[in-house]
Amino acid sequence: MNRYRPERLDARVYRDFAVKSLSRLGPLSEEDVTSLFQALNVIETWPQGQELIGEGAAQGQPRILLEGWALRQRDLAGGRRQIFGFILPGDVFGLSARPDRIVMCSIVAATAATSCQLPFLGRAMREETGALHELVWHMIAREEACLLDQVVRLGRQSAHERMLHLLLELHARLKEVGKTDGAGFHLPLSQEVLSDALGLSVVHTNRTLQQLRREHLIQTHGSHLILSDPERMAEIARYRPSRFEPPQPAAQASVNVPSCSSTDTVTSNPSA
Amino acid sequence: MNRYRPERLDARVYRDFAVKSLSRLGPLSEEDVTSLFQALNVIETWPQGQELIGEGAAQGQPRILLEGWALRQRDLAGGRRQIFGFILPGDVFGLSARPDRIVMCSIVAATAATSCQLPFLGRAMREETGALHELVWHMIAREEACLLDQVVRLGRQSAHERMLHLLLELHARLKEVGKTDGAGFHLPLSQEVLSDALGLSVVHTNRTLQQLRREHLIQTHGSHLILSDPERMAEIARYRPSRFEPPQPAAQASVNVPSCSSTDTVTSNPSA
DNA sequence: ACAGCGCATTAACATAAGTTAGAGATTGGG
DNA sequence: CCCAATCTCTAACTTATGTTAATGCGCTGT
Repeated sequence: MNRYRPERLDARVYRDFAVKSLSRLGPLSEEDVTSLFQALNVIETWPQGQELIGEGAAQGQPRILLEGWALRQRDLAGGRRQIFGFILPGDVFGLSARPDRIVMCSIVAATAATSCQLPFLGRAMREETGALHELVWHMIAREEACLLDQVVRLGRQSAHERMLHLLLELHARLKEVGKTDGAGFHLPLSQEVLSDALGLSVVHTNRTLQQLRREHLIQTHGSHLILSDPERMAEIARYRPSRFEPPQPAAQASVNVPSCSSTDTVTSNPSA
Repeated sequence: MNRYRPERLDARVYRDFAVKSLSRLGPLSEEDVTSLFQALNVIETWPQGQELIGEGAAQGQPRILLEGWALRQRDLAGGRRQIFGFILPGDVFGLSARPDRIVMCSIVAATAATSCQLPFLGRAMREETGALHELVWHMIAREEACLLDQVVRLGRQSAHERMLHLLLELHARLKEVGKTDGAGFHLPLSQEVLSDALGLSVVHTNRTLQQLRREHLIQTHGSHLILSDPERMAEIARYRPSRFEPPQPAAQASVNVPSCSSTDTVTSNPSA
């Protein structure tokens, strides 16, 4: 696969991208944008393979990825590793809910990458402005949504389904930040990386990709990938278009009412 | 397995338990305890199998589990399901980081269960008192830690290792809230539930348990389980005693320094 | 005591996925 | 431009795990 070579863009373009990708989920005020621009002048670049944040390290500044891809991962005994998820341009990373601020998995550059720091000081984040705060929360929620999907893939799907499901997720997420080309996108990952994300051996990942090509579900040209039949893919992999885009009106789902007592007594319920 | 039959305890005992389990990770002030006690008079009971919170439902009040076990899970097509994790007595559940407050997996009572509501109104939580706020955060971080471990189990461990790893996790977590009996504990889960958590078939879960018994790693008497050789188990499953207990001093790990520029220029880094 | 049910257990068999090994491709550096 | 490194791809074989189906055990309610 091709190295992903970041173009030499003007810092202003990066800041515009940061604002645009943060505001895709909700409106930012003039003030928010100003405050963002103030912080966004520290731009960091990372070579492929570099560890941006080490597992067990105390969290520094939260960041937003501007260019390239990164991995949330953990190295395991015996040279193995598990990839938890992918950080794509526009994604926020480096936040930890722990009181000691220690991050629970390392962040590694899957390609050469560019990031910049966000104007939040770790946990002090919660004292920040409303809109920005909300958006960062939203990003965190997405990350958790992806992690849940990852568990489903690994726990209850075949190699075939896992691959399709992941490719659909990546396409949907890239599309949001304008990094797709119709049904195609640049997938800068080696089969080894895919394997470590999908819990498969490299050989089987290769077999799986071959089969998907034979079935005319995908095409690859170098590291450019095209989803030839997204509908069928989604059906096979039971892919539910991420419960985020487009901002749906809050689903009016049922809430179960337990038996309660507000008088310090315990009551029982009829069986479900 | 036996139904877990909650004893008829006085509500005061429940409140004490709630305070005790919330304070296990950090001190609570007199005020905090008072504020907790005010909220803790609404006690809910749920029969086994009942859905406490449905996936896609808007989040209500966050809760703390007082008795019994619950599951974070998702139902899939074809009668399958994936269990994301277990909610044990003393655990907090029902929080959502999403702006629409929709929860991303359903919470189901694995046994008859008792819970009560916490004195936080969803996201308004962040305006709450310091100590309580911190503790709830801590709980959320643990949940994420467990989810990451779950991904590693499913992605990179054999059935054998997965089972050991999960049993060790459950023992460690139960121990924290005084629900263990030395190396033993009450495991109120059918093999089907274990299967859906570990991503295995019921038959293979059974085979795996048989083998662990034959290897003298565990003993079972009904639904009581004893870890006969926790050290060997931990070695085999590569179990890292959860990065939470006991509250370690923040690890002084290395933080990578990227190449930066604060002058609106982009710089590059030497290769890693 | 008995019937019925859910759950644990086994066996026999099918198959998806892992392992090892090696031969082509690409890519990037000197 | 060529060499070295890294990927991709195949093949042959092993193994872990899934599937189906049947038996048995231990509750629970009548």
